[in-house]
Amino acid sequence: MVLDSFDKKILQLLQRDNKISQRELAEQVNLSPSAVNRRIAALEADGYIKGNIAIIDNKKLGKPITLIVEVRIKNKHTVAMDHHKSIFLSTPAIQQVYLVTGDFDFLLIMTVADMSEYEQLSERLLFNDENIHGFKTMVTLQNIKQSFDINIE
Amino acid sequence: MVLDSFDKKILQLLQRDNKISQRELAEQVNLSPSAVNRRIAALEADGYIKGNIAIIDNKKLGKPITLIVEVRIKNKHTVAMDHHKSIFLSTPAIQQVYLVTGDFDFLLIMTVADMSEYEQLSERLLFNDENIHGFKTMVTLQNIKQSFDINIE
DNA sequence: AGTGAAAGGTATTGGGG
DNA sequence: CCCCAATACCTTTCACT
Repeated sequence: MVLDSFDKKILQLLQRDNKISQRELAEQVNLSPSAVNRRIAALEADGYIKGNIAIIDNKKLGKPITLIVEVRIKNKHTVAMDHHKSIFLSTPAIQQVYLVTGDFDFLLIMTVADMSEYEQLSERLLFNDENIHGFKTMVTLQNIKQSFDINIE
Repeated sequence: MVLDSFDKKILQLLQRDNKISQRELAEQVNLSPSAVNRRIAALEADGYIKGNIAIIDNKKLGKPITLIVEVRIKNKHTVAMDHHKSIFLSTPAIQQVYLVTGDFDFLLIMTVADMSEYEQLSERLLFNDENIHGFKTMVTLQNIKQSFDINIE
């Protein structure tokens, strides 16, 4: 499947607002609603659209603090790394996990209610893990931009 | 406005999948569809729901590389910082911008097609800015988890 | 592949408790 | 603030170009 300019325009609009009706979408891309409907179905079937979500205000939901954690690992063999990944994946406070090259191995972005929640989490996830060589935590003062928008040409 | 357990359950479900119908939502929280409808409208009006978006596959859209950039700023006065923020905000390749405490000032997460795109961007955004003291770039090997899910108790 | 119309399903609104 | 019912709107399908 290769995307034409209609598909790209549709994706561009949906990644900004997926509540837009197919009828309005059709107007904006100059197609009929049924054509838009079929294209969206195809884009979802082929995995171009990975999910449809509501973005919730973390401050209003009692999780005002965003933390960035750089984690260094001792033994980087596959089994060990998979172990760390699955723990990070299953921890609800952790929103994002990146495996990176450079001075550290994992970058975590997490959201907590207060620093005591973070202390408990870091104790359980980081201090008490033999294979974690060290970690550095930074508190964010401001979440200036938070999106997964892709620049679709 | 204070959230009760119905609102929290609704938000919890919508942040996982906002395409779920209000009818199904109503079943899962044990309310009528109209009650769910009114609650969602109120949650949006009060800013608990900040947006509704489709998540697009960055690899399939020709942006397979995610980069993490730590930026250090020389002069951190308000005017200068606002300048940096607005530039980062208006750069489509930059998905996320955090203002942080610690060894550096901004953390950027960006998505590009290839390293030459990054070189062009870093030249324009980082090298050619007198007020940027330095920056460190890390390439992600794997985006293990990417969400904005909040742990709603 | 696209269109347009028909059918089916959801969202939304208003009356009543 | 809830439910139920009616209406309006949207999505989805189908026949045809």
